[in-house]
Amino acid sequence: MTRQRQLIYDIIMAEPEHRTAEEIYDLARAQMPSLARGTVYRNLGLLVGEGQIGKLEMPDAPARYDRERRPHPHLVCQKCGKVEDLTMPDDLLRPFALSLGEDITGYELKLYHICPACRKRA
Amino acid sequence: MTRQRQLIYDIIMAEPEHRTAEEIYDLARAQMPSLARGTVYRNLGLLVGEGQIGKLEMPDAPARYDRERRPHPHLVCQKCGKVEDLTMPDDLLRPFALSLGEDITGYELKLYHICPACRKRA
DNA sequence: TTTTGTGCAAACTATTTGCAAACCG
DNA sequence: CGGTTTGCAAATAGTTTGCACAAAA
Repeated sequence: MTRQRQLIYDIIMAEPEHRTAEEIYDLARAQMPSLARGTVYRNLGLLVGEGQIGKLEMPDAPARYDRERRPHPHLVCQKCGKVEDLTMPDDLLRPFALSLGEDITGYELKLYHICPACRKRA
Repeated sequence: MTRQRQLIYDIIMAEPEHRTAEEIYDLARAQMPSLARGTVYRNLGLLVGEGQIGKLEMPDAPARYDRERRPHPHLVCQKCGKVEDLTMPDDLLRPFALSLGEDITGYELKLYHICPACRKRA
């Protein structure tokens, strides 16, 4: 675990925000100006691979990273892209998944809305 | 509605497959070799904008297009990317969405699995 | 004929990769 | 030391865009 990987990890863990790679890069460079963008992507990939953080692909926008690794749904603002974690009633999906008779290896649920901040602005 | 847009639309409507832009481009070129890749993207964007077709962003893979425009969940193979439409028990998500007290404008639900073909191969 | 869409190529965005030098154990 | 990781720059994948010309309304 290098200095740069620790820094990237700490930034993600520090807040519930779901940051993009670019945002993490900017935040990290405030503390380590020599940090390269490629290093951020490499370490994000590694952390995701190890299951230490989650990755959230966003439609028509850069991916975001999530400190909460347990699978859970997200509430996404369609205007600004801001993401909130949701807690899913534990077995809402289970009956549905089971009814498929398939081995479901994972799921991804996004609910879209316009966040209060964006609604006010309009 | 130009010849090229009609062709692209027909290809999507012809089968339940969820094709990528590139696949649609190849299929279309078989009938209209002069067709440009940019034209495919432009028209897919237009059709999506008009709500005539659906767009499905895929993790770490090109987007796929869906002839079924009503919102519905998808079953996605993690190996080959093949997508199937699912019919959602109509109000599985509704109570969940309502419990948020938010105006949910849409949702996206993907269930992941390894499709039979890929499982056999392994 | 006025608008709209096309083909082509170049541009762009997000991300990945090759490589020599720097770092960690 | 000896494998791992970095910084940098160039490469890539998917998609978008500017522009001169062609097709549609």
